[in-house]
Amino acid sequence: MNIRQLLEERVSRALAAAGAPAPALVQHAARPEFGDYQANGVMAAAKTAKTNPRQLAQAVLEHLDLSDLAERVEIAGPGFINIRLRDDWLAQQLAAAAADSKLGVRPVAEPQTVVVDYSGPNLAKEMHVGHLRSTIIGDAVVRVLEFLGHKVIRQNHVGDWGTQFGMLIAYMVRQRAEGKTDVSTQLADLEAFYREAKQLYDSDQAFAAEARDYVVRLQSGDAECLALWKTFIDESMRHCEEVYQRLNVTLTPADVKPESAYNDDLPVLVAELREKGLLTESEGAQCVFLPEFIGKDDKPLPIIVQKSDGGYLYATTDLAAIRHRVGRLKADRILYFVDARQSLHLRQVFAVARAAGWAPESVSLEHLAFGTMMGEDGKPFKTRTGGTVKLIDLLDEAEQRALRLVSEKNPELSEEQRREVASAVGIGAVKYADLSKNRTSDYIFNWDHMLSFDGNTAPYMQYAYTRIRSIFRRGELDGKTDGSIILAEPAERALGLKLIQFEEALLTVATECVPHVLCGYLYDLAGAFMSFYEACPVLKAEEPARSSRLALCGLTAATIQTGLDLLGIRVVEQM
RNA sequence: GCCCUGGUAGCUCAGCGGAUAGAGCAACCGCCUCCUAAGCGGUAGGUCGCAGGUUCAAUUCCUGCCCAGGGCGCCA
Repeated sequence: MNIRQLLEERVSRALAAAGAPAPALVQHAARPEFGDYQANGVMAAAKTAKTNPRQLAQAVLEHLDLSDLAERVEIAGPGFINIRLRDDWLAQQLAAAAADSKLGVRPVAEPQTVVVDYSGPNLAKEMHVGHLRSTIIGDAVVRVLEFLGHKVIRQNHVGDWGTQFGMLIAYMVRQRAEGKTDVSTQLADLEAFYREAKQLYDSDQAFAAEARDYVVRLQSGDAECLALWKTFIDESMRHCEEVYQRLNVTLTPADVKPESAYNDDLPVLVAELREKGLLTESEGAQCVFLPEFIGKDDKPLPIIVQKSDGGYLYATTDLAAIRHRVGRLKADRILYFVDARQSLHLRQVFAVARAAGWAPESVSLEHLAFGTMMGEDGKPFKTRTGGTVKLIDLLDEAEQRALRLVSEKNPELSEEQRREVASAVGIGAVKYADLSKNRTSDYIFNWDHMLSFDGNTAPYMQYAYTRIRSIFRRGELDGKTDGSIILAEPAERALGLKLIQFEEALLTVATECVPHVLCGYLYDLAGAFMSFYEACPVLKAEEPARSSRLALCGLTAATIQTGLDLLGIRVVEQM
């Protein structure tokens, strides 16, 4: 049920009937005394129609019959229309939601095929905190889109190709020459492996030459070299899988579409650009010049698709990916959860894809950018030793802190239960810290903020859930309720209204790719429940309030669980 | 130089054309013989970077400026 949309349609129709067709601009009421929803469109419509806004509002009311669902519709201030819903109507909607496996959320009328490009780690290194946002935010949006009935195709565009792999293979060969043949052991700490290889590359001329030789052999398809490369990639992918599982992210090996998968497309793609007359040679490189991109000194800015030495670049691969996603995967919409620093690059890639006809205007190309991870000093983030914080270390730390906390708060729980809580709470806190922010600007890495368990954090919602489960456990009830819902107390009504607004929040998340809106919704919902919990006894209440409250509890638990699941955050029965 | 972002309470952040700008943390005051106090209720805290403009209405849109971060030809 989407009340906002329903009211938007009804009020808009009334505006048209009153002779001033305009959007109703229905939104949640700014203050409780204004009701539940307010329509702001009358003032603007009156302006256009050159009439008095309050008079127009009056005319709108004459064409607006909301008596089936609203108990009060009134004009306020300069021309607002305030709407208060009927308690019995709300209760009906809640009962319907409680009986529905999707909690009353209807599938979208026009499902789309949405390709979502997210996570995309570079396999030359280990996943670090900088990969967190893309992975988590992308995954949350993916889950919401699927929940609403869209067809989602995940694309993990991992970096598995490029010059650095020559260096890594060369180093692997050296290690083997020294008798270290167990790949898993060698690559247990990928970050260290990369660092050592790089150090050798920078200091040892002979090694650097070997590395360059391996790049050439790799690109020419040398079988032995490819086998070594594959060994490395497989091991590195295993590291990623481990992180994905720990993070409770839905990406699987089947979603991996690495850069190297497009290798054969690259010459074809360049040839197509040439045929379409888009290619220009500049200083030996194959470039596309588009009028909207101007560089320094007003000179046209090239998008280089092939280097003067014949090599291809990541722009070329990204173009091949668009071509594949539109042509083969039939995408209606392609979402990129990629660092803001790549904003110009993606704008260029999108523009070339449009110009070449690979992405028609009907396909939406969206860069959902986010900022760079910074240190406390506001400079790009590094640990004391100058390295990056590995994602796996962050998750370990989170679980350790959560374990300490749960052991202190609830020592009665078994060791196994406490570990389970620590995992759900620790990982949930890390994810929520990122998901709850809409920042496109840079953000500062801070252990304490990221691992905070107080206030507007995942544990708050998880705790609300356990309180509800505890009620059902105490009452020896299975969580299923059938009683009708009665909204008598203000806290019951506030909770009920919030519950019925789940679909509104999900639609915003899906259209704008903003999981923080779902976080905000769940926080409000959990807050409404906490107030209800304090104000309204459940098990000790007289019938029919008892059954009604149990039903509200049941729907709240289901909504929190579903909402958190859409964010990739788990719930626990006790904490 | 040009182009992106961002600047809201001491700190971290919501709100982005509408009625008295909201949370969390930190501070202060209350609330556990009562379904888990990882909680609830309350107090205090703001020239929404600055200056113009558009509008019935601007934190929200436009212009200029200041500050911070990022990007701008063969790395990804």
